[in-house]
Amino acid sequence: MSIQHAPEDLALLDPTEAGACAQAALVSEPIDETAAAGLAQVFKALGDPVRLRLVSLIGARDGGEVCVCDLTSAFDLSQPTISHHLKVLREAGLIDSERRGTWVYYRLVPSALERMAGVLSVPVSSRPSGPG
Amino acid sequence: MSIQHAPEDLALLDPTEAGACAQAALVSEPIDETAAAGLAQVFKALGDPVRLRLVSLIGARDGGEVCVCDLTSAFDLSQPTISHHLKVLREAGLIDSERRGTWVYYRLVPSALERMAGVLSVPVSSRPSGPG
DNA sequence: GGCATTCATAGACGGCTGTCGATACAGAAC
DNA sequence: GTTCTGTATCGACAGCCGTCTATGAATGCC
Repeated sequence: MSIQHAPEDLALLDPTEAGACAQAALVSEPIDETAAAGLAQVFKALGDPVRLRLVSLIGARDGGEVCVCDLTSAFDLSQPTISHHLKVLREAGLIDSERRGTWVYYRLVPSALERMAGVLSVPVSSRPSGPG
Repeated sequence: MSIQHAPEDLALLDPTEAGACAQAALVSEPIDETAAAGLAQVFKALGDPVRLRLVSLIGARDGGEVCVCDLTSAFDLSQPTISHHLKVLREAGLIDSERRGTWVYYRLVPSALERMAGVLSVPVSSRPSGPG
């Protein structure tokens, strides 16, 4: 975030460049409460249809950046509501923003998404070999 | 689910064996409202620390199966609360259950986890090449 | 300066969610 | 059958969440 926002909390404190197929997975070993709380915040941010579409709209954009006005016009929701959802995504570390003149542009944080993808990946060793 | 539960809703209607690095990603193109609603249900299920730890406890188990009694004893929460969280995960298609005698065993649905991992994966073409 | 535009914040409100205790259901042991 | 254990469901309640309107803050233009 590069605007007037305070650092807030930021759920992803270790945005390493872990690939999408890394084995730092949820199912490798039981996670502790602290890790669960941090990951849950990000998943909760993704657990809303509007926010999911916002992430998709931003990520699918060619230049990687989308103006807030374009995002607001894509929904039948008020501008403050969209702003609220963007804040949730920003506090989860999933998106970043930059002000240029009057407009504010949002972009994805790919490492954050990939980290979550890595968390969900299931190592072959953890997959049940038979149907039962 | 193999017990007395009705089919419920089941958020993951296409549990194909998509790898964790598939490009059916959120950022490939904007998703529609229906897809967003379905994905959001699964992410919302993952958006709770207790449920995240439940998934981790189940997935990290050697045999791939965990008895409910073992899960309940791992938390400072009542048994109905754990049962409720397991139901949420089950309705999201993330876990499955089977009754054997008095006990009920829960196991992961790896294809569901991997599908969500694929949704979060970021193709190289979508990654911004430069910081500005 | 004054005004318009873009976006964020504040406060309010209804609905959803996580939790509990109480209870019902399923299976095993007697 | 009865009883005991393990699990799911029910009903209630506090707190959170998504949404709105109203307002404030930042920037640009006159």
